[in-house]
Amino acid sequence: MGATKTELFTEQQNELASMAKALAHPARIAILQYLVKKNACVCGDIVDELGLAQATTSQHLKELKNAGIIQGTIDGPSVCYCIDPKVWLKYKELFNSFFKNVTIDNNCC
Amino acid sequence: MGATKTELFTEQQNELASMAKALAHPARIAILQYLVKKNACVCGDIVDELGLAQATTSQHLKELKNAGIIQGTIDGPSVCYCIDPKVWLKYKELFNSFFKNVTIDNNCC
DNA sequence: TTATTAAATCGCAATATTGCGATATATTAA
DNA sequence: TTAATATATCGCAATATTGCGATTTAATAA
Repeated sequence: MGATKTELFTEQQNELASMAKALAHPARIAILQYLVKKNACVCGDIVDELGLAQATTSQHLKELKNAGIIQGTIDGPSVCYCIDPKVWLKYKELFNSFFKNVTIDNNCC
Repeated sequence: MGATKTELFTEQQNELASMAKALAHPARIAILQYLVKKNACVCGDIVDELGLAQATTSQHLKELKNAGIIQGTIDGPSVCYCIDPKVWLKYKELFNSFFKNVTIDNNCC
């Protein structure tokens, strides 16, 4: 007990949930918004930007990398992070189609 | 330590993260998809639908209710759940505007 | 009233997440 | 080589989530 029972759900449901999980922390939202705002690779000032400890920031960056939504490229002594536009688009489309089909005439109890 | 440092982030970032958290479990995705598919209030068969224990299902329903995205109305001995279309729309719009501004010509390192 | 049914809550155990200091790793500069 | 800089990883503590059996709560049925 304690671990999610992924075998009960469809692959699509698990994928959407895991994408949501990647976004489920304000630090990760902030990192993504920062990268989008810069619209370029960002080398090395994300720690200062966030206000969390370096180790914690690195942890969040790792989660975003695992989710595929950002890429980290080694550039000399530092690492450059940027949005992966292809994965970003996939997120966008999956969330979009998830939220699409609700009509407002939902006559509730 | 261990708790999210919400005070470091904007209200908008915390809100989006908390919305993502509500979606960050396949059981909750499954519940929402089920309610959307039925396009009506669903009284009492969500536990059978999911495959999780009654207590666990109730817990997930509670989280979705706390997030505001579903409503539960008492109907005799059972409870009827349905999407709150207004909150659903809000989710849709916030995620939409979050994912909007990424151009593909993101020339990465 | 008593039994039945449906859902919520309690209490617990297992696991996951968040955060950080300390340390390790890797690259550049001197 | 040695020092400096940037990032990753380790190890730990605190907190949160997931899941479930057992119990409680609330409404209907008999």
